[in-house]
Amino acid sequence: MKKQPVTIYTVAHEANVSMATVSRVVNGNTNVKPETRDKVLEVIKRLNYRPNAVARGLASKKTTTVGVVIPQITDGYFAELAAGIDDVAAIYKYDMILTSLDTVEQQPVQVIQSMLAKQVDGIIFMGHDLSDDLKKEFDNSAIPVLVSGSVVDDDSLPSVRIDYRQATKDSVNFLAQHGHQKIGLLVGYDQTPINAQNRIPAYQEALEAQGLVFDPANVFVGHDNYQESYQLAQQILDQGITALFVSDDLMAAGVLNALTDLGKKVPDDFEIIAGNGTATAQLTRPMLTTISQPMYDLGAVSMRLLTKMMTEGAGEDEELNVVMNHELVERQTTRADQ
Amino acid sequence: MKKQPVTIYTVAHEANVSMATVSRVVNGNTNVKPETRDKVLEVIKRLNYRPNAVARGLASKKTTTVGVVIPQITDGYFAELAAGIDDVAAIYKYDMILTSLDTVEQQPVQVIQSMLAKQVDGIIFMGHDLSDDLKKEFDNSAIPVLVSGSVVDDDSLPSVRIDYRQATKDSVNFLAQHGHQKIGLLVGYDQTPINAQNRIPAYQEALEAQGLVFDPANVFVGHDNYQESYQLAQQILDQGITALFVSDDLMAAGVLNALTDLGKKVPDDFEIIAGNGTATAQLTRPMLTTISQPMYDLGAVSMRLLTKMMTEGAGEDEELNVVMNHELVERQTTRADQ
DNA sequence: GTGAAAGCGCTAACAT
DNA sequence: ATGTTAGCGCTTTCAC
Repeated sequence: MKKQPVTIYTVAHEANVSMATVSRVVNGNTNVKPETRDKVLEVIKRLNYRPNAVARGLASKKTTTVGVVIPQITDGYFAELAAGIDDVAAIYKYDMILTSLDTVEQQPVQVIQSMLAKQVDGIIFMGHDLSDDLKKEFDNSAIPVLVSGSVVDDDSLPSVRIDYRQATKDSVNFLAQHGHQKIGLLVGYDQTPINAQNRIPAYQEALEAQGLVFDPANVFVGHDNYQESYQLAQQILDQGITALFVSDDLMAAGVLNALTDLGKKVPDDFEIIAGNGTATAQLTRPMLTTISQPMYDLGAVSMRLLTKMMTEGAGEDEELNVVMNHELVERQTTRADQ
Repeated sequence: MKKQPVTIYTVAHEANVSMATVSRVVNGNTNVKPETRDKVLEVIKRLNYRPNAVARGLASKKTTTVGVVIPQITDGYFAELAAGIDDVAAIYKYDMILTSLDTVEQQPVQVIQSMLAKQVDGIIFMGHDLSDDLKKEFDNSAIPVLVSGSVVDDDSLPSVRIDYRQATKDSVNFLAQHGHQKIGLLVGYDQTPINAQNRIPAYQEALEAQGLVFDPANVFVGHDNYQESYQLAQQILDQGITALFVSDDLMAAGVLNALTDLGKKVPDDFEIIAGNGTATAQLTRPMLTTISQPMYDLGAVSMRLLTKMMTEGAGEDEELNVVMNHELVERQTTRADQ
């Protein structure tokens, strides 16, 4: 079925109206006589006309497409966020160009430049690190950008997230209450703002508030990797640590399984709290006690906010930082009694 | 920093050449005198010119964007496929519009129509079901479409996948070898082609080849859902089943954990083989024995093949069905000895 | 309420 | 090797 494309002109011609009128009915403009509208609609249906979004984008300077940057598409935490974004995007008729940061071939800057070249109407950045190059790209672009599910260095960018400092403190306090003297911290990377400026300082503060000593040697880095975290378990044990807060569920599963394989009893010998509350937390045995984040909602709210910024051109300078609630969900890697 | 956009015309003017020449250097056309090229390049850099991909798309009728349809973005199996797709797409400078099928708001047909409206150059469909409406959309479109990580009803669409029938037989045979009389099957949905026409018939054939009886009551449906599969465990037990092949790792984890919670010993009392081999398989205790699929590669090959179809306009009628190898990886939900 | 016409920023013949 | 000139399919004033 070879088809020479049916354009707005074809429809206009067939319906004996002008392109402008067709455009009006397609875009729901009210200034069209009902009879005319019906006639046009009929022709559109008969010819199976579909507006070309590219042409529309060029003419209107809006693409109804948003760029979504994700650290890793297979990461359960960000996948949940993306699900929220995708759902809300669908509601508002936006499509999303999704790109992962961990591709071999592309630098983050290229990823963004490509999105910008495609004239996306906005960008949701899920990522832990914002290089100066990237920041410059964002600044130079006229479109809204927001950070979702993380925090980046400066607060120039609006964000939707939980309070990572408080979540860390809640966890450490909970563990300290159980009498642990050496409480460890396992994060993905220790230089990213979410950790360097939030979780690690909060960990230290909480420790000290509890009268415990902060020792940098008790902070471990697992690169958000299951295997690596699994390997780390022995070291953590060697350090004399008996309780651990882990920023990510997958890493937590790694040390939990390693501990079990090493003959340790969790939570009797060792307690663990994981920081995300993804589906993974319920897969392990024992199930992971977690700080549970409203991941889907974080994504949904992000996209909702972005649509607002895109349509109302809001936000240039008004600081938009939505901080959602987290909660500590006790499962089986912490002791029930105090 | 308000900016009136710098276009190809701005550059041409500033460099004292024509738009055509600028276009040539931007597109790497060799027919440009080196000095001219350098001059243009200098201006491009100085003005920070970035080609507008939308305008380019309209003029060239190529968007270097592909549509990727995924059943659920949080599904580990498809996420792995998507990772492969994304990586290869980056290599070939394609962006991907990713849409999940499980959004509340959108019908599959709308998802596709939106992609088509955006003039994607090709579509990778990861999904188990192809309605007639969808098929019609694909047929009417001039772009290549391929199915990845699944099979759909008719074979009109090229696909990249493993041999699901053989994988099922391998699993059933393995289990039968261990002397089980009642081997069950747990799939996501029993009406999708991948199950209705592949796994279920293969299950039956393998059973009968082993002299065992096929009983439809031993085929369970878990909707690719962990909780639902967890609940199903008791029923499966009640059926007198002692070994199970599960199409998806997450569902397998569900029955495995339920069985453990019910006091059953896996693999001593019950054996399980899961069908995907995602990261989840190694998270559970005991770890899941799986049919392992080269998920990343399936995605990568899909995208590679699609680029070929997009550039060479290949594939209209030549049947392209890439079938990759799977293997049975023994972990801990099956017995080591025979 | 409807039409005419001028772009949107670029590519792609076709000239030269 | 470079410039000219049409479009690509649509939106959007501005008239009528």
